[in-house]
Amino acid sequence: MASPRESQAESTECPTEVTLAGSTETISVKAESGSPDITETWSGLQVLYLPSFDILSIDETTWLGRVREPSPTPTPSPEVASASPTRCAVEPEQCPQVHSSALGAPAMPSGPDEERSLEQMQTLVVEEVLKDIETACKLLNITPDPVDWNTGNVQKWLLWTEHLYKLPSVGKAFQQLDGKDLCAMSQEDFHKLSPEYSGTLHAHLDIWKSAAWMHGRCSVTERPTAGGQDAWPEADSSCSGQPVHLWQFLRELLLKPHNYSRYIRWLNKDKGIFKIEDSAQVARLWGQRKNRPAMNYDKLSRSIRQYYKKGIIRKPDMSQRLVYQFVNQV
DNA sequence: TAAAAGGAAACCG
DNA sequence: CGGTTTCCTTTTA
Repeated sequence: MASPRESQAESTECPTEVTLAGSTETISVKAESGSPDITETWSGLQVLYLPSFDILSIDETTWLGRVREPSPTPTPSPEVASASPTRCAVEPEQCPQVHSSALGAPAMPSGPDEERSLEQMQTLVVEEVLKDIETACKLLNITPDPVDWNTGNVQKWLLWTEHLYKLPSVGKAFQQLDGKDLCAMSQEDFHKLSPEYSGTLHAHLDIWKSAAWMHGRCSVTERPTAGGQDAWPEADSSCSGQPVHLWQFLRELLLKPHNYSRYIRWLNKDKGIFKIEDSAQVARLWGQRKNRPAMNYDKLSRSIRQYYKKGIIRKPDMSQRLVYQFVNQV
């Protein structure tokens, strides 16, 4: 999890990071049940490093499902999202249930921030990734979670990966390995087995692992995948209609460093210590979520301080400005 | 000068 | 009623 790539994800300017490969080569895969073309998304993933699916939180995939445009191909230019005004009506911080204002008229032009559209784009891509993993699983008849794979499954997955990334056959080197072994491998381990393609393989596996981890984390009450459909249930943490608590909201932001590490991030995740890097922005997001346009850090911090008594959040031992700590481990 | 700390009261689902 | 939100004063770094 603490891969060196993480720093990359944190370096603020994301747009470059998400640049899709110019060549959108089409890999034709026979998907039995006439399922839609999944290929171009995968080609895009070659350059899209997702060390962990922190950028993915199910609530966003849910609302995204509604707002999505007909063309499934995620277009990487930041302008695209902001170019479509209809999208501005739905913000990630807002639950989809809020249809308060007339649907057609964008009553609240709260600023189609370009970060917002970036987020939307990211979640859009991620949604595709999840779908693609699901499709791949059906195609290959393997489970989404790499840990569960036997040696045969691993080989299938490798074949699939080679296919997607146009790699030569690398399966042999991994012949003895089952899913657990594979998941335990570091980047260096990959390098030993396949010096040339360790990066791609490891990254691709990372995506699957992250997706599986996410899946496990978000769907506590698992429906046993009846009928094979809904392999990725739209479990919903925050958009359940219940009032969101500030501490939950902060944790949500912290769980999506890909989107929000510029505003708030862990200093020590194990101890639950986090730092608000941009107090104004965090307050803005909170105000947005609670529909309190006048929210600011002064008020937000007052709310945080209310948690001191309740033992939800406290000031860390070495008190620093804008640094707080969740009392019970995350 | 921004942030921290809390009291007090209003607000709201 | 609980969980803030709003406003305010004082203290601290």
